[in-house]
Amino acid sequence: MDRQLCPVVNAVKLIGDKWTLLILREMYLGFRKFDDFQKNLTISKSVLTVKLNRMLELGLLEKKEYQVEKQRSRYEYCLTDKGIDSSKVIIALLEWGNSYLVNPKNPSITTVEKGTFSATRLCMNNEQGEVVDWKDLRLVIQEK
Amino acid sequence: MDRQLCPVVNAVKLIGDKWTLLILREMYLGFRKFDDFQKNLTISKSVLTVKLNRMLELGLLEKKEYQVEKQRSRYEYCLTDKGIDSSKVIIALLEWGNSYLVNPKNPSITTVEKGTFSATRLCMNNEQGEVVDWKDLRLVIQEK
DNA sequence: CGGTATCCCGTGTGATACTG
DNA sequence: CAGTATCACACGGGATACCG
Repeated sequence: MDRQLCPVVNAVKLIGDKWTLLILREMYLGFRKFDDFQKNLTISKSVLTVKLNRMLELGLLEKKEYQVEKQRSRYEYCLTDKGIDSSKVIIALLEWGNSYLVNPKNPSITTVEKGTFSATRLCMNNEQGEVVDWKDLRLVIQEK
Repeated sequence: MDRQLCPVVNAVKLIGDKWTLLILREMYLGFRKFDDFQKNLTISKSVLTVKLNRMLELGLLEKKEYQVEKQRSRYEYCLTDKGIDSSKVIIALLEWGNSYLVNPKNPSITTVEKGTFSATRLCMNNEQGEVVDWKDLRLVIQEK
């Protein structure tokens, strides 16, 4: 078996780079337009184009036309379910970073539940819905 | 605010590269020696050295001496708490990959609870311990 | 506004050879 | 076995200029 072929590596190849993650983060924050991304992230336009097109190809995003009254039509980028589900990766990085990379210059980012603004955190749950400690996990590989 | 300074980006800079993630995965699987990593991952020795030293510096790993009877002493790499906690990142990538990047040639990897072998999955829990849907999450940035 | 095209440079990585 | 040293190369990404 080639141990480099695994879902972890494939996933990180697709969404594990700095710019893709930052664009996803901006989208969770509600931004949708090319210009927003460019201004917020100070990414060069050429790279942003490449990243967005790649994310469209991967099915993380969809491009939708919209029109503000009396203006020309524009496009916005919307998250697909595949894109929304990738939030678990961003949140895992976020929680680990918050725990171990505390830097007073960093903005602090937290996750909350939509309606209640109740703080949330990542957990591993077993089949009974009980929380499992990270130290009590095991990875299991099924060869094919 | 520089939006590129955030825990997500800092985290991905430290543990978001292919080799660091693969080494961490090998360690969760129980491997601890230089030679194991090199053979399992077919990584070049020079790169493996660089990666391991970097992970030692970051405090993800510790090097421990051990001795098998009548052999010379050796070193093995052990995960620290910081390293163990990074499993949430690997698991998030794993789950997302398992959901969206199905490839019959890939080995399938799952996570189970140590004692019971009960399957586990990542969830967001709120303060009441209830599971929150990924679509109902919001990121909140506190500027500083 | 939302891109595309071109150039240049730094970094990550593999291959190879050498060491205690 | 567990590295270190050197080289060569591909690729990501920034800067810049141009376009509909």
